[in-house]
Amino acid sequence: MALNFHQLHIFYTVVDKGSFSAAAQALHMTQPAVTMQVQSLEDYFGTKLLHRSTKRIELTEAGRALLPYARQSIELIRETDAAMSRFTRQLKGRLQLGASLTIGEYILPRLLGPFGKEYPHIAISMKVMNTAQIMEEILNHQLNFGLVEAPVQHPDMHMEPVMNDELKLIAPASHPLAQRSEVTLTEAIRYPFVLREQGSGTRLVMEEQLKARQIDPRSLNIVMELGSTGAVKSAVEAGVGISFVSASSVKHEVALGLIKIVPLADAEFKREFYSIYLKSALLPISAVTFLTFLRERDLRQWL
Amino acid sequence: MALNFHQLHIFYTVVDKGSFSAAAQALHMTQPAVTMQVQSLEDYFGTKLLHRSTKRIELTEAGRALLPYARQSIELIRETDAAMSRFTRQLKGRLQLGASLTIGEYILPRLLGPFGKEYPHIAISMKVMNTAQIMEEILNHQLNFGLVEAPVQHPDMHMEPVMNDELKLIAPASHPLAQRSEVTLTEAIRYPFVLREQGSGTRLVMEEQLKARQIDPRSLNIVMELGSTGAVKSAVEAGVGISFVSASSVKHEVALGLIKIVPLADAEFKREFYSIYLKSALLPISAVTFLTFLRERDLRQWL
DNA sequence: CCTGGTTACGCCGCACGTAAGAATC
DNA sequence: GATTCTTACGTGCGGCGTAACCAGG
Repeated sequence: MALNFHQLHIFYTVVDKGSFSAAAQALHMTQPAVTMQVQSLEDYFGTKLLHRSTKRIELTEAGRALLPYARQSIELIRETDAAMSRFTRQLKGRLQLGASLTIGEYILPRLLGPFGKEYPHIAISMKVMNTAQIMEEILNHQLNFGLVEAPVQHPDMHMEPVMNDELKLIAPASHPLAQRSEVTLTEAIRYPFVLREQGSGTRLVMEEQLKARQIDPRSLNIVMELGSTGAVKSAVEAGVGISFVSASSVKHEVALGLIKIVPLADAEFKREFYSIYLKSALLPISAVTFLTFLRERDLRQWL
Repeated sequence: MALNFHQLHIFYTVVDKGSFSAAAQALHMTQPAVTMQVQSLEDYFGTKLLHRSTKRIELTEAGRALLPYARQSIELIRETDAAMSRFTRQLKGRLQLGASLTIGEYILPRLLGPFGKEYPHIAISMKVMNTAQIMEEILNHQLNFGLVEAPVQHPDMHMEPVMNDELKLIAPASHPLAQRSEVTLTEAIRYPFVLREQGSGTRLVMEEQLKARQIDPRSLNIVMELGSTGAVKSAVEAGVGISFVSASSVKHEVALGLIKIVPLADAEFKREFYSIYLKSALLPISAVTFLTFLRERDLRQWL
């Protein structure tokens, strides 16, 4: 009867994918259903939108005219969902997500707690798999989206960096290293350290880097292990030891001169992950909500 | 399941009208159905959109956030329909329109022919009524829209001038009147006239004006009656007589100096009509098509 | 014949109307 | 108690999947 977004979305996907059957696959519905919705649009407008021939489809003049409106309507829905995702506290839903090993083990568990507090009615089920498997299951619509540690490329996949920062070596202003313009890793590890606890993402990144440089993490002189970044900063400030934290988390203290960032000559402690999901499908609002959560919170506070 | 335009439209109408029941009336559906769709939206977003109290409704923060998106989506649909209306040749549908007496008798019959040629599958049924009755039936959703001769005001009604021009007295360059800076009506009607045939809108407007000034139309010295404006212009150009036509239709001949427009001191031959339709309801695409037809063609060629 | 779009048919769910209920002033 | 929104229930239409059919290379 009346124009609806669903049909415009299907029409757009058909044009985008270049065939009815490819669109059906992308939208995970059957190909006859796609035919039906496009026909229904054509009836609505009283004009053909696509020329079909067995080997390819072609837009009619009317189809060309409609295409930008279809695109706009999809865009509008996405924007609406995104804008509304900050109000979805009572949202019910089930979210299927895939995570690569490290993220699934060290990162996600710490994010799911706070997320669950805010959105108690969204059930999340997480599957830990390798990146290739995650992509496969997203393409099959078995997962809503995935979180992976390395950028991936796929024509049907949207990728967005969720966190992308670097741990910096910090020392109290009074520390011998604080005046140095550059320090090597081997030199730094001779000093006493204050670190986040075992099992934290921050600690993990650090230990991986040390291992990559043939340094046994257990050889570190760890004088204190603390459960939050804030506690670590306070301990460093008080002169207990040096540490590794996100640069952004000590901006304030650095500005006040309480803590110095000591440039490392020979090592980078990078920590990054990316969300990936299908371009063609509209994400369920619960997924949009989770993405907004990832985007807008300072995730580092929990890692 | 997924966000759809229909629900946004209903939500917007509820806010616009200030109550569920008023919205139901405007959308001509039952009030429980409105409740259901708004609730469905609230479920979708996992948040209340409206605070209900028996005497008035109030937007929540989330509702306020959603409102502009709802408005945009309605706008987008309207634009899409309007843009597509030039491709709707095969459109099937039935169009119910109301026309005031003069329009129904003299104007519309001449428009419906050409329209029917272009859109053979749109069935039009026209009801001739007075303006008040037309407005009433539009509000009741018994008519899709109306065409009336005078501007009307109603908070729920959209009004758009469809034609709004003035007939001018024209004379060949060689005519005695052609040099005059101003002429009175009584003076003008002494000269021989070339006119459109009886029953044409142009002729009607002229005769009405004459009657309003106590001049019997039959007292005119009509030397020729022709079936099209083009023929009238040619005859005037050839010196057969003087006439009344739309200023815009003789622009070309005036610029070339073949025909002169002679200002009338004491009369105006205005011809105007307006389309009116509900603001709240989305017009069926067949109605949009008809409106586009009215807007884009030079209607004067048939009147 | 094989790939890809259309037609046919049956089922399920959603949207709606009717009617009754609840809440607020 | 009147007005307005909500809940309950039954119905009908629309969207989709399955399966059979058709058209072009």
